[in-house]
Amino acid sequence: MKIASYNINGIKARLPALTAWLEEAKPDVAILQEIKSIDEAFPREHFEDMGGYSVETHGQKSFNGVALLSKYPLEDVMCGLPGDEEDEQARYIEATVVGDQAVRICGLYLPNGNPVPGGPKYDYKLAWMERLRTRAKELLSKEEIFFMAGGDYNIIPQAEDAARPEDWTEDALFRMDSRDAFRRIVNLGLTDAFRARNQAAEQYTFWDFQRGSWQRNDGIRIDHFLLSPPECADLLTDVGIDKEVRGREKPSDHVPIWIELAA
DNA sequence: ATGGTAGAAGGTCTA
Repeated sequence: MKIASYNINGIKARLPALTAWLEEAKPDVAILQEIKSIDEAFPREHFEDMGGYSVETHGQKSFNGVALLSKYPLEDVMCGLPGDEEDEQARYIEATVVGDQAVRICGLYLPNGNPVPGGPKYDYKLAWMERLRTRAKELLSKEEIFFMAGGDYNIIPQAEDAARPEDWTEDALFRMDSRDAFRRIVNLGLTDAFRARNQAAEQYTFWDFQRGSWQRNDGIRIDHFLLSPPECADLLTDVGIDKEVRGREKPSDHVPIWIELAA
């Protein structure tokens, strides 16, 4: 089962690029972030027709929004991250797909958190990460379920995950409180799928639209897959970053990442 | 220190 994640930064603007990539990469499941669309405006029929995908969205006007595309039926869909009834931002969607075995797919768009310090957005980011940790713990307690949490984490886990780490030390994506919160999630026993199988330098998933970041390869690795232990991690057979997508016509600032599971 | 770009909007807000 090939599972991909792609922050598309707007479904309307990205429809041609997203379609072209889906047709060549052929993921069984695609987790999308920043669809920037309400559910009613998402072109679900387009994906049903072009790829035989089932489509579930958790959208919002103008900002955020996540979606799941799957060649398998999407079962037991859950929209929204538990733990805060007041939270109206559309950043989380979960569903089960059954291939050779069942996998719980968690698609997430973790808050950016800037500006820091002292901003309410940063407090929201840290609180959201604690809610994610709680949810992951809950899924881990259901021992019969393998789960995979993928998406735009807005976290640079280590210095080697940035071309210029010194530029990010005070940023919400890299400051120590953020990385500690990410590590608390990983330390539940989850596996960073990409680093488990690829130790190469300069493996990035995001290049800012500004300052010629792509041309200078001034990137960061902030899109991740975390796999539950040991079952889901043991199923991992391959990983990748579709970097070349960033150099195409009308690209997103993120590129797709993917994993292969023997499931 | 500032502003640079992009998207959903059709004014700013978010990143």
